[in-house]
Amino acid sequence: MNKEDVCQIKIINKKKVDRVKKQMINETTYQKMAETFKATSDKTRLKILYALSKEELCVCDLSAVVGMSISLVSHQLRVIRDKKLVKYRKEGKSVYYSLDDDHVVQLIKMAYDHVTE
Amino acid sequence: MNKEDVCQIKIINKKKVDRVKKQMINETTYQKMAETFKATSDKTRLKILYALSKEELCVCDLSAVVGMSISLVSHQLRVIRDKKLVKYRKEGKSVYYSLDDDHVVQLIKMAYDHVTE
DNA sequence: TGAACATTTGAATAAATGTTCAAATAATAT
DNA sequence: ATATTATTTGAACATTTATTCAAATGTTCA
Repeated sequence: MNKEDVCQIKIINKKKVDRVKKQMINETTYQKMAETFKATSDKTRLKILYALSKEELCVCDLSAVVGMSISLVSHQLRVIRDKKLVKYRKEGKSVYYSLDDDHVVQLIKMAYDHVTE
Repeated sequence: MNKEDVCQIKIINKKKVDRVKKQMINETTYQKMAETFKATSDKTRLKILYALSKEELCVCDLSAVVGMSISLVSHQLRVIRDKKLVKYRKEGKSVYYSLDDDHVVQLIKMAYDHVTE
């Protein structure tokens, strides 16, 4: 009985495994990438992001565009704000949100292409 | 009391709302896009996708590369397989997985850029 | 045929998530 | 100050999700 058996992992092509293993990046980077995708992986948030890709909007107008409650929109804005997908500015009583950078636009476009081809 | 009050949605800039609303795409497209992102929004699956972006791998070698049980890898492969992110071919007792198309590589690269800048 | 191996599947559980409602801030105007 | 409006926050709930373990397919080879 060897190590592989103990941890229940068997290897067919050790050379290949080592080669790919060497190219893997660090744990926290996967985690952060996963969190970025998580922020875009909900229908409500995607709608919000899509709307903001067209124009800067305040929370209540945004909620009118996507047809969902202000509370829900605000909650979801927080999620995408935390992941640096949107930025905001305050103007009087209103808060105006917009996409943070071009990455987000491209991400959305890529997913769109993937599902509509 | 008007319609806006009843459905609890208030509008500040009606023109803007209508303009953006007109540009929104259909419901099912958001849903599908969200599902694509969902498939990439987990650390385990991202690791799998990243490994496969380097080389085609069978399930047990893949599980060795990412350091997780074969059962878990198989469960997660199913998720990304259903979303057409990976394809596979059978060879003897083994099943070899690889990325389905270039979209996936680009998606991963984009998320990587977003978190490492 | 039966044994050994690679992968998939199903059930069970714990943890995470989306949504709603009500209450709390924050900013403006009367 | 008080009232009104815009947004955020917190608690509660139902639903979804990731992971584990054990069992079930398939496939090859003796």
